Amino acid sequence: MRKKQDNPLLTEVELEFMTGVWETGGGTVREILAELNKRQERAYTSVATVLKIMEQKGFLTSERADRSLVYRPAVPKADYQKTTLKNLSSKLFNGAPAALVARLVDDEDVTDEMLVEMRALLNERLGDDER
Amino acid sequence: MRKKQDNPLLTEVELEFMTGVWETGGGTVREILAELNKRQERAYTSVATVLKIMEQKGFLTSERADRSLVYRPAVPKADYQKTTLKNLSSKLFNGAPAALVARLVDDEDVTDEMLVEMRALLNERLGDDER
DNA sequence: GTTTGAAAACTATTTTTTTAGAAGTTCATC
DNA sequence: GATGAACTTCTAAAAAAATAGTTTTCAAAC
Repeated sequence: MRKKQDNPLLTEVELEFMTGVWETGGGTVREILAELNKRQERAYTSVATVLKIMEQKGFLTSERADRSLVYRPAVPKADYQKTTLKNLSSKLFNGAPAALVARLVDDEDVTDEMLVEMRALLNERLGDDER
Repeated sequence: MRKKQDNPLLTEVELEFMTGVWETGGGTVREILAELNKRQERAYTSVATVLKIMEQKGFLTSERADRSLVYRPAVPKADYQKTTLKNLSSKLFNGAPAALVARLVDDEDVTDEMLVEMRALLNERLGDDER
């Protein structure tokens, strides 16, 4: 009987942290702190606490180097993006990803260029043969 | 100087409530309670409290009918979907909605049929002329 | 071998979200 | 005008998330 990993989502703050870690590839608490404080001031221990929690949740791994812990992403950004889209799709779009695209399409802030780009992506996977 | 509505997002539970309200079009606390309890048991006053909060946040309107309050959506589902996608896009996709579609495209659970549907939506807005 | 400094681990506080009991209101009915 | 059922409003407590102070650890510097 497989346990299925019960994909938890990141909280607001955790996501901000994770974004920093994905961007930089990770580092020591102090390094990550420095990165995060560009956006918002936070105490060293706050960051350390959250990172530890994220490790427990399985989003990060840590490894000792010298006296410090070095944290690295345990989950690729692409995977988490997928998880999030699945969740959003099921919670707000009746489980229909196409409905989600429909909403993007009628957002006036989304430019034609972006739409063309999206179409290219779709065609790529579908194969252009049926045009 | 425009105040800009500071579009707040719904919390987990609020979204569940809102989903019920969108589906049914709204109703009295007791009616909404009945709808929600199909999924999870909750006390009458819990539901009443959350609905009140959601009204304060501007997601619902209320109106007295007989002795009861009748709650109705103040925000169309489509609008909220858009808000959420914008948020997600900025927080997790570097503000590029196309990146979001890219992720949908390489999700093996998304069928070709769905992709074709998405493409149709794009073409519709873009106009098929350039094929 | 004692002091010192940087870090982790532990513990605690504050804030936000979720849940719900208790008190007050309204209105039909006796 | 008292009673009671069906509400809303008020108040608060429990749970979760976010922040940070205090203590401990450990190596290096004196």
